Amino acid sequence: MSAEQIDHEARLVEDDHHSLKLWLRLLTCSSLVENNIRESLRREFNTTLPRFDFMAQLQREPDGLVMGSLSKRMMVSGGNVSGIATQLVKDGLISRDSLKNDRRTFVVKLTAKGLKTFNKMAARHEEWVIENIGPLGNDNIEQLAKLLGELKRTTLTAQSESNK
Amino acid sequence: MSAEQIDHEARLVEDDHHSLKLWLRLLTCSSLVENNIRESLRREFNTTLPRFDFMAQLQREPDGLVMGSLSKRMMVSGGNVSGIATQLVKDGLISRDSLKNDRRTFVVKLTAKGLKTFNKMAARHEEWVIENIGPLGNDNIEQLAKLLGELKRTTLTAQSESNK
DNA sequence: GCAAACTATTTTAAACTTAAAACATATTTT
DNA sequence: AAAATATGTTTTAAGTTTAAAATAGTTTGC
Repeated sequence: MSAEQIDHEARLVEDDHHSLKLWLRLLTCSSLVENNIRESLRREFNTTLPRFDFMAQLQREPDGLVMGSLSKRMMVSGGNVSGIATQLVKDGLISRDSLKNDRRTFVVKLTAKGLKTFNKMAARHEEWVIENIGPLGNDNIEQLAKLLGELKRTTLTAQSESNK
Repeated sequence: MSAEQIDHEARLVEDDHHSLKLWLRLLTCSSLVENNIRESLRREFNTTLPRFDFMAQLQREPDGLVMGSLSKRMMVSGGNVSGIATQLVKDGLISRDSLKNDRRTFVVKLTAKGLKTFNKMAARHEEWVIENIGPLGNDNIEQLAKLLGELKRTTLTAQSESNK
């Protein structure tokens, strides 16, 4: 049992399709990096990836975002975003205010404390990512980013076709 | 001397940025496909991706696997695997027996019913994957698989370095 | 032999996630 | 203007996931 494979690709058999192989490898790579980052966030900042993600979205939008946009950007359910928001408000890291014109919608925004906290985490986060991905080399990174850009585009297209 | 110094530093920062960008794109792509597959599994077979994953690992190993191996292969916690196993046993899709020589360890194995069920799901699964990834084109798929193979290798190396 | 250390797994408690229902507010229709 | 419909968000209930503690069994060092 010594040379045992330890990831999603382990299930491959010889006649598997190239698409399937790519999908399993994609899943392996993102799981590897994601598990690393998740563990580091917990260890150093006692927080979680979803919470970090949430704050990262807001950091790019100084005017804040409405809950629906956040849900779409993070590709998770509205209820999920709602729950994370409640925690972050309790910790004083974000504000959540209803709009004047439409009292159904809420805008969430980083507080000063939230921004300060996020900046500290983001600096470490980038270091972790570079540890994981940097060794691949710049040429490979550029090429991978380009190809994944294509994949994203075609997947989104396929998705909207099937929802017609 | 100053110009050269600044150049190197600027280059470094730029490279770092690329790592981060690639990571976010990787996460986007796998989330897109993963959400599609997850939703399809629920809709057509009323099951989940982890349960499918679990059975997929067993399908390749007619002699079964011990819980620890499964946890490593699926890159999830042991407790998680344990919970999934309990469900699958209840549904009669796998067996779970303790070993003669070491009564701590359990071997899980697909039952006949489990294998039959899995084969049906796997066929559809491959169709969904091809819908999502196939449109990228064979050349791109090959190239992506190769680059992700590199990424996997370097990430695993970085990981084992940091665990020394 | 036997206690200490180790290993494999399960259980537990807390956090996360989702779909669906509920709620609150806006907009459109009649 | 009332009713119907649509929209944005939260709540709920059920299931998933994790780290850590607990349990059970095995191996090691004296």
